[in-house]
Formats: sequence, structure tokens, C-alpha cells
Amino acid sequence: MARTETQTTERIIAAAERRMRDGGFHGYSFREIAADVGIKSASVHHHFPTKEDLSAAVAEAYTDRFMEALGDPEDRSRSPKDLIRLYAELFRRAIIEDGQMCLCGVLASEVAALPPRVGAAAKGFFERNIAWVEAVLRRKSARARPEQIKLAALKTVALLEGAMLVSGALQSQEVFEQLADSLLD
Amino acid sequence: MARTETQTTERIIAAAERRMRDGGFHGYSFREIAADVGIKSASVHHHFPTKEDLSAAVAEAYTDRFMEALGDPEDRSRSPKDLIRLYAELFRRAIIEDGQMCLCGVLASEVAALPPRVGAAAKGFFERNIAWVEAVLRRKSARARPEQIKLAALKTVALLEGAMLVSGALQSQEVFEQLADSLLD
DNA sequence: GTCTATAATTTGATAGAC
DNA sequence: GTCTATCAAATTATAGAC
Repeated sequence: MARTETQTTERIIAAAERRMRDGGFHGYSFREIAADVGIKSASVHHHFPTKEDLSAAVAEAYTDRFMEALGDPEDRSRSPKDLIRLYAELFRRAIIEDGQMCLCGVLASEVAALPPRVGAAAKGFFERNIAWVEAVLRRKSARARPEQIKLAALKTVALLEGAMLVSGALQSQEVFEQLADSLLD
Repeated sequence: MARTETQTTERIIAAAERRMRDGGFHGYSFREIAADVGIKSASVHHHFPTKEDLSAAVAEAYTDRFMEALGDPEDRSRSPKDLIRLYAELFRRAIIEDGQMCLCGVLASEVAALPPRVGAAAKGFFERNIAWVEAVLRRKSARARPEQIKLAALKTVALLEGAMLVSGALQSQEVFEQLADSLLD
């Protein structure tokens, strides 16, 4: 049975995500992705005409998968504290299990040099992340002022992204673990 | 009077820093730097034989300048709180006045795809930053356990780096200001 | 110290056969 | 949908004249 178009498209996206999480938008090439998947670069262009197309698709798929793993912030069967724990756990898996940065963190750091749709996709990741954490924290502190909830959500996201950055630079997974744990107090 | 070697070297470093803070190591080229400085790329190679040489020199100069601006964490004429304020202020200037990311934050995000000496330079930035903040916090809470001081220093650095990342992605300087202010409470 | 010229490779992207 | 072949441009880097 021949591989369907969709499967190849997904394999391309998976390979590009891996490369981008290491080197960012400017750190990968169509030829590398083609070699990873086992096809030629012209075939990659058939699925994604330009690098902007592919990179934006990767960032959107990454975001969708991330948000799907988070689930509904209003889910009554889970406490706010458990949901924040889950949120930190997703970042932990990315850096500890995959040994890679958050894709959209990498893209955010080079946002000034990105094609418009790739920058917009990275922006979307953070907007959706912040909105999700806000919804969780609103449940936890129903009476807090909206600006305070918003700030607490920003802090949560910023601390985890910063934790990935610092622990990556120091090559210390323990640094990430300690920072992530400090979030749950 | 002809331009001395040193001046050209510094102009190259300054131009490379600007480019790298936008696009990272893989986001700039010798020809762009040459054009910025007003010379040819072969002349850039005369000052810095390889891209790894130039990029590592940029990261080291950036770190030295940053640490010099921080000054002595044991300076008795400044309170710990003022010093933390100064620390946050340096990041604020980078993103608000320069409109750019922290160079070593950008490099940290692509550390898996960097030449060894560039990755080591980025690592050095964070080691020196953390040690400086630790020294300040030790003064502030002389009786706290060393591990707690260390964790608080890590949080300070990670939050500011993360704040730059998130505010860059969202294209909102206000997001950075709010996160930086929250550090001073 | 800067230049011209160029090597050797890689890049994003396209045309057209199968 | 994948391939071969190719283009035009860009890349890092070097040799050698001035």
C-alpha cells in the first residue's frame, strides 16, 4: 500500500518541527527535511510551496497539538492546581523527553527576522496559551481582579519559556525541573 | 586620519550584534555585516576568520558590557532592591529602547544548532548573570538557605528572559513592563 | 587593512517527465 | 506524488594584489 499524501505531509511537518526546535526558521533547509523523510526537496515543495508555508504549518500544528493536550480549562473534573501542573508538565516533556526547546519559543526569539505568517503563528501560540492559563486561574481565584489574573497567567507562561531557555543554555535539566516545581507552590 | 583596526573590529561587532539579536546565529551573513559597516566581506574575514569566531566574540563582548553595567553586587552604596531594579532595567532597555531581544536569549534558543564556542559564550552569559543575582539576593536575605537563594536567582533571570520572548511574540512592550514590574514586589 | 576575484557549497524554488 | 535537472542567488571562506 502506497503512502498517502496526508501521511507524507505529516512526516514532513514532524521532521521540520524537529529541525526548527533545534535551529529555528533560519536553521533548517528543505533538503534536510527531504533527507529526513526519504524524498527529494522538490517533493517537499509539492506539499509546501514555500518555506514560509511549511514553517507556518508546523507552528500551527504544534500549537493545535499543544492546546489539545491541555484540554478544557473549565473541565470540572480537574482542579485548577492539577491543570497548572499539567501545563508545566507539557513544557517539561518538551525539554526533558524530547530534549528540545518549545518550537514557538524558538520562533519568538527570532520574530524580527521571520516571514509574516510564521511570526503570526508564533504569536497565536502565546495568545492561546495565555488565554488558557487565565481561564484556569480565574477558576482558582474567582474574586481576583482581571488584570491580576492576566498578569499571573503571563508570569506562568514567561517563567516556563524562560526556564527552557536558561536550562538549555546551561545544559541542565535540573534547572528546568526546579523552576517548574517552583510554579506549583 | 585612517580608521584603526580596533575601530573597525568594534563596528563589525556592533553590526553583528544588531543582526544576531534579530535573527540569531543562522539569521545573519558576513555580507550583511560588511554592507552595514561599509566594507567587503573578505575584510570582515580578516578581523574574524570564521562565523564562529565573530559570533563568539559578539556574545562575549555583549556579556562583558552587560556585567559592567551591572557593577559590583556587593556595592554597599546600593540596596539589594535597587540592584534588582537595575537588573530588570537593563533588560527593559534592551527590548524597549533597542527594540531587540537579549542576544544570549536568542542564542540560547538555538543552542542545539550552534558551533561549540558560541554555545559556550551563551552559557557564560547565564552563569555570570545568575551568580550576580545570587550575590545580590544573598545580601537581601542573608539567612536564607543557599538553594533557596539560587532558585530565586534562577527565577529572576528566567522570568526576564521569558518576558522578552513573550512580549516579542505578542509585539507588546506593555507585557514586558508588567512582568518586569512584578519582579520588584 | 581592504580590495577583487573566485572557489566550493548550499539555498529556495521551478519546469517538466513519469 | 515523486522524480531528475536545473536555475539564480546566497553562503562561508580563501588567494593574492595593492
